[in-house]
Amino acid sequence: MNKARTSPRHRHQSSRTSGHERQASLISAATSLFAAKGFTGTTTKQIAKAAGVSEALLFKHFPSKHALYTAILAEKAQYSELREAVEEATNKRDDERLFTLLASYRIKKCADPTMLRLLLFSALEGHELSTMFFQQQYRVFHDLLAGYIRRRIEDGAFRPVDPVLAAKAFLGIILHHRLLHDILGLPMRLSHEALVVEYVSLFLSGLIRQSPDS
Amino acid sequence: MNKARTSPRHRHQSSRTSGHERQASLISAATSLFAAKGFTGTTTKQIAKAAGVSEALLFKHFPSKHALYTAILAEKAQYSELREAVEEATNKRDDERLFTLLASYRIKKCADPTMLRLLLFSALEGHELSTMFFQQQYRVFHDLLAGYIRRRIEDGAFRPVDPVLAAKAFLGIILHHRLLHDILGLPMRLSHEALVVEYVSLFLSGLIRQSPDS
DNA sequence: ATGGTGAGTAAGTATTCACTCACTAGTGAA
DNA sequence: TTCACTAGTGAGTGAATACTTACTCACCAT
Repeated sequence: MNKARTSPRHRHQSSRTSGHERQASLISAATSLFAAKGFTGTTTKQIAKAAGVSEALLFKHFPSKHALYTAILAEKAQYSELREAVEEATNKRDDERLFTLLASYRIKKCADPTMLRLLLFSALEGHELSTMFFQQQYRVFHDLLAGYIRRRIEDGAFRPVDPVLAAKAFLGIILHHRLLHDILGLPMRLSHEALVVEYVSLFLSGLIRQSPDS
Repeated sequence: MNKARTSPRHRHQSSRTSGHERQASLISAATSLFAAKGFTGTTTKQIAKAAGVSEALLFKHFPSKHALYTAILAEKAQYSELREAVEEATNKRDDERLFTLLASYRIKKCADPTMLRLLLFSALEGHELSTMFFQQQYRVFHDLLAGYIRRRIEDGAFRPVDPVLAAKAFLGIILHHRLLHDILGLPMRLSHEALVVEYVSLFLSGLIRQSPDS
C-alpha cells in the first residue's frame, strides 16, 4: 500500500494518511457494516479490512469496538437539512406541500436505508445512544409536524385531533412504507410520486367519503 | 412424562424429560433470547443454560444454531386468532369496529413485544425465513383489510383510494406506535383505548375539516 | 438380568473474537 | 543529521464461539 518513497522528491499522495482522514474512513467503513449486520454481527477485523488498514490501527483510533459504534451514532445523529423548505411550507400554510415534502423526503431516500437500519439495529440491540439517535433523526420532523398541525387546528383548518398523535400517525405511514420496501425488500407497485400523493391525500382527507359534494 | 419409579430410591421429579418437551423448552428459551438479543447476539451456551440443559443436548435436538432459529420462525409463523371477530365486523360493514379491533389487538399486545422484535431482527439480520415470517404475521391483516376497504369503496362508503396502500397506511400507524413505545420505550401519554379511538378516527375521517356539518 | 434405546453430559476441538504489544517507518522541526 | 512524534503493522493474548466426541445413566420390553 505504500508507494515506496525514500527519496525526498514528491511523493504523490503521502504514503501516510492523517489521523483525521483515517478516523473518517474507519467510521465510514464501520457505518455500512454496522448498518448491514448490526453491532454483534460485525467484527473489528471486517471493519479494518473494509477500511484497508490493520486491525491494530483501529484500536489506536478507538479504544474499543463499542466506542467506535458510539462515535458513529453520535456523529450521524446531527444533521438538519430540509428545514428551510419545510419551514417555508409551514409559514404558507400549504398543507399539501408540507406533507408531500416530508413524505417524499423520506421515501425518495429509500435508495440508502443505512440510517434506518442503523437506527433499528441500535434500538433492538439496546445501545445506550439509540434513543438519542432516534430523537435526532425523527424528533425534528415529529415536533415540527406536530406544531404545524396544532396551528392548523387553531386556524380551524384541521379537525381538533391530538396533534402529537396525528404527527406520529403520518410519520408512521411513511416509516412503515420504508420498512416494507427498503428493509424487507417487498416490491413496489407504484412510482414514488404516486405513492406520496396517495398517502398524503389519504392522511389529509381520510377514508370516509364525506359528502356527495360536487 | 414418565415419573415412574423402578429404582429403589425415589429421585425427585422424573430424572428424564421426553424429547418433545425438551425440544419445546429449548424453543421457548431460545425464542426469548433471540427476540432480546438477535441471532448473532445470542449464544448456544446461553440458550442451553436458560433451558436448563447442557449445550450438547441442544445439538442433539437441532443440528445447528441456525436450524434452531429457523425452527422458531417456522413455528411462530403459523397462527390465526382474531379472524372470526374481524370477519364478523367485515360482514357487518362496521368500519369503526373493524379498525378498532385491528388497532387494539396490535396495541394491547404491547405487553409482549417478542414477536415484533423477532420479526425485526430476522428482517435486519437477513434470515431466509424473514419474509415468510412477515407474510404470516402481517399479510393476514393486510390482505383482509385491503379486501374490506376495496369492498367499502365499491359500496360507495369510502373514497376511491388504493385499497392496498390504505391498508398499509393504517397498519403503518399501528406498527409505528408499537415501535416507538414497545421497542424504543418512549412513554405513552394516553391510555390504550384513547389512543386507538384517536388513531381510528384520524384514519377514517382524515385531518382536514370537511364541512361545518351539523 | 440383559441388552437396546434415547436422555443427558463433561470435556473436549478448532476457530474466531476483541484487544495488546513490540516494533518499524515516514515526517517535520531544530 | 538528528530526534521526537505519529501512522502503521505482524504476531500475538486469553476468552468465547459453535459444534463434537465419547461416554453415563434411566427406562423398558424381552
